[in-house]
Amino acid sequence: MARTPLRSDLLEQITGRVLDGRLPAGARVNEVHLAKELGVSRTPLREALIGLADRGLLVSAPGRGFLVPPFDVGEARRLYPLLAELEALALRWTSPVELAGLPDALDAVSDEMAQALADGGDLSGLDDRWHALLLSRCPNPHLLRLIEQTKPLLKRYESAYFAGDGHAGESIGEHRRIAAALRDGDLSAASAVLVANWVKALAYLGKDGR
Amino acid sequence: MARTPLRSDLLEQITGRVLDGRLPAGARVNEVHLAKELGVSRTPLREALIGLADRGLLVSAPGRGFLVPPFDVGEARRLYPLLAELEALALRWTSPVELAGLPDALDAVSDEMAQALADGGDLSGLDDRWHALLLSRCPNPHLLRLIEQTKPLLKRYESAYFAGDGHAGESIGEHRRIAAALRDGDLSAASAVLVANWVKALAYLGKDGR
DNA sequence: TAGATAGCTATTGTATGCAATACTGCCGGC
DNA sequence: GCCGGCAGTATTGCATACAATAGCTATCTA
Repeated sequence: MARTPLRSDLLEQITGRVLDGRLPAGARVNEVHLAKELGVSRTPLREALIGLADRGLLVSAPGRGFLVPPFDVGEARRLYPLLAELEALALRWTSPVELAGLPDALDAVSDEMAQALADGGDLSGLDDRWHALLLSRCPNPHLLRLIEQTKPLLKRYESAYFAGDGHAGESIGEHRRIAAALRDGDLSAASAVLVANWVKALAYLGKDGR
Repeated sequence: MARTPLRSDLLEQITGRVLDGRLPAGARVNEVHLAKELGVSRTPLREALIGLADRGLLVSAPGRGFLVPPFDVGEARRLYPLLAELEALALRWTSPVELAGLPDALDAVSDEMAQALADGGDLSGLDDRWHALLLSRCPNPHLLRLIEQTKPLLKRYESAYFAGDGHAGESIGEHRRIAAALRDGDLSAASAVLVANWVKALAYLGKDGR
């Protein structure tokens, strides 16, 4: 049998489709069509859809299947602070000695981001890597799970509202400030900038306040 | 068709079995036997199992199905502060005017708990109601979802380690102190006691440190 | 002409069937 | 006597089949 269940792959693929809009907000998911397109049967597909509904990236309408939830700026406004608080908490719970090893690695990613910004490379993926690295030493797997569950919800708004590069320049600067604060052992400063980093993204989102 | 999907009912039923130990820690879940016992087919049962694995109440072992995770005091030690922080956050995000209406209702539940403590009634359910009421006015549904997902993980440890009444008396007192702090508009005091309430439960857990 | 309704199709929710892997018990070798 | 391999069974993971509702179209009525 497959060592990696089909539903896991499907879950990732469908997440991608929701994030990049191939499954647009408000759309119903047709299980038969999607299964045929993905070359699988409905069973593992439905398992993936249920998983996505559990995470909030889809909603289940009894008798009508699954649909992509409509955009709601209010929801975005609640998601950003939530993720900010969760990441700040993860940072608080990371031991100082573990944190000490991070700033150099973080800045290395920041360098890559700066380079990519100049070259027009993949910024979003590097931003993800930076945040993943920041949280990588947190000893509470359940908190990390909650963060991983929440991030895609937010990324959907980011993908929809700006192509992904909008505030990347400022973001790099903030990332460097966070690393610097960690170097100084100033955890509360790092958290503050981290929260500000997320909230600033929210401000961009609100500008064309759809 | 069923207006409420079978998987939802099953999810609740299986949650109950995990919490009360009818599905003991470390046990494998046999889909055929369980499906027969519950009088359903494997399909909706598996859907429920996948949902539980997403929440962490089961773990999926590829090729070997689902199993109830073993107890791990370290995990409990991480879950209690997590839930404490999440509930405190929900409290911080509840508007003062909404909070003002809560203390009386909270104390009413505390009264019921005191009565139940004397009569030997259902304490656990009332404790749940108290916490649900405390969070009921939080305007961030995603945070509430995370809390609801995390709670059963923790309840499994509570159910396993003491029959459910152990520290109920002290808990009622702390609940009243939280309500009193809310009445005074002292949110940080309320949060502090709330966190202490959860952490004290953890202390009880550690005593016979299995 | 607008609205309701009946019949038909599309789609979901559940059940069953099938193939491949994992477990169990036994036998043989060392 | 213990470990490794092997056959048979049990169990999972995926695919397909079936039943019932949701949605749509077209007709009929007021």
